[in-house]
Amino acid sequence: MTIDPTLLDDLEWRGLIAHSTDLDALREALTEGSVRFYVGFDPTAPSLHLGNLVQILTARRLQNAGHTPYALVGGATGMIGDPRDSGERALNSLDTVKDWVERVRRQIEPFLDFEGENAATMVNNYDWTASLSTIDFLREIGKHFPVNRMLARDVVKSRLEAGISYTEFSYVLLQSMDFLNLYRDHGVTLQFGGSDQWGNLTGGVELIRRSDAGKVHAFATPLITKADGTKYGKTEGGALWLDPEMMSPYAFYQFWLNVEDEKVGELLRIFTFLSRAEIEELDAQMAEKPFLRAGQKALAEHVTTLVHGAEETERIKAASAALFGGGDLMGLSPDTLGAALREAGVTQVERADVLPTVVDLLVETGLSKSRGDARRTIGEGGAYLNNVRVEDVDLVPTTEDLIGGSWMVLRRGKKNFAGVEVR
RNA sequence: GGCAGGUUGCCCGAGCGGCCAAUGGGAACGGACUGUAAAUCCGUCGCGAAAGCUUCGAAGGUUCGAAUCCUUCACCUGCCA
Repeated sequence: MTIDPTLLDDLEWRGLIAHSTDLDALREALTEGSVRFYVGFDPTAPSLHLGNLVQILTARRLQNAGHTPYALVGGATGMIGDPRDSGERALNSLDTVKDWVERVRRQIEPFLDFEGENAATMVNNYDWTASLSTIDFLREIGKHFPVNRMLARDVVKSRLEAGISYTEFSYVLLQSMDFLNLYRDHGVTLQFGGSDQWGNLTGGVELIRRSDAGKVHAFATPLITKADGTKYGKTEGGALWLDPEMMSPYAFYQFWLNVEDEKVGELLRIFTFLSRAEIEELDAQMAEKPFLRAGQKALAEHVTTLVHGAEETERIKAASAALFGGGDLMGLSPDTLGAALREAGVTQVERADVLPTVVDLLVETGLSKSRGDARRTIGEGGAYLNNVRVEDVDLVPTTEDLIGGSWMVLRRGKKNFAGVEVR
């Protein structure tokens, strides 16, 4: 396996290094040979999300450059809970955590290469944490953690007022111990994670130095935020999940396509494997003709392909073109339309003499959360049947409205589509 | 264990016996403008077509009437043991 010596420069150019231990030392290590590195994922939900994808892709970049990944799922740390500003987490049961560990593992695997000289390895910290005795833990790990230092960490400080359990307070010890174990047993000398993990990352670096006099490296990737600095999260309903069951690939694609201009360049660097030249070309196009949204299109296409595959992405692109094309929907063939709507989401309705009202259809398709909400939307002029604004709150579609004899396109607002199939 | 304070809608946070479905801010949603962008402006934001119904940690109670008063319970914070 050949080592790509430009890796670190590339990571820096992409803005992937928000914090790091001694960069020069890391650069040296990364050019000398294949570095064994690890990145951890806690099972806090049934699926990973946008933030985790940064880590997954960064791991892939390192592996592409010749380094050796250890992907860790937090079967143990997921039982404890990493402290966060919003307050104490509810503990999940062992069964739940085990289930989520499996799901998370399956989500990570396709992104790494498990063959070859620098093959990836999956590890679970439950394997070395569950059987550890309290006495060993306190003597061998705890002894290296000065409480005054732990209290000085930002997350902890911010929680002192509202309260933080000993459980979460101890989290950093477990993650640090992970690094120590991987260092000892597998020769892992680099850990990275999100910038919110910086305290945990340096915890491990320090533990290895104190207990084994070892010198290891760590860096943190930046937090992904919107242009105004707030979190991405709530787009139509919930976080940006990678699991197609939790967020449809269509919605996922739409998210990227709708990214603010100011963020496109940054996101292309972080979330795609496009080259520097290709990205700078897109930057130039964006600067010149922002309305063409070349950056958003490339971003949406590349990221969706990475996560959901090329075939699915093609279907989504075709669906988006059909739905947003602005053309007359009646002119589309039922096959094209049906395929497009299946990407956006379809609700089936029994064929009957009288079709359900638009209000009921809005609720059934999930575009509105209650009938009152649906009526309100229509009153606000935000509901469309086959791309024609619905003016009458009590409108009942007729067979005249069925495209190709069985389809209706329902829309809420500018970009929330749902299909209704009558059969 | 004692004392004090707290628990309000997605989040923060007013309200402290009737005018409260509950001020305000944020988020979210719809419209206008655009480029399926941002910013801005306007509107909406418990359920219900309405009458009305169900909400203010939980359960009881006082009252014509409670988010507001009383009792018990749960949880959180602080001070003292």
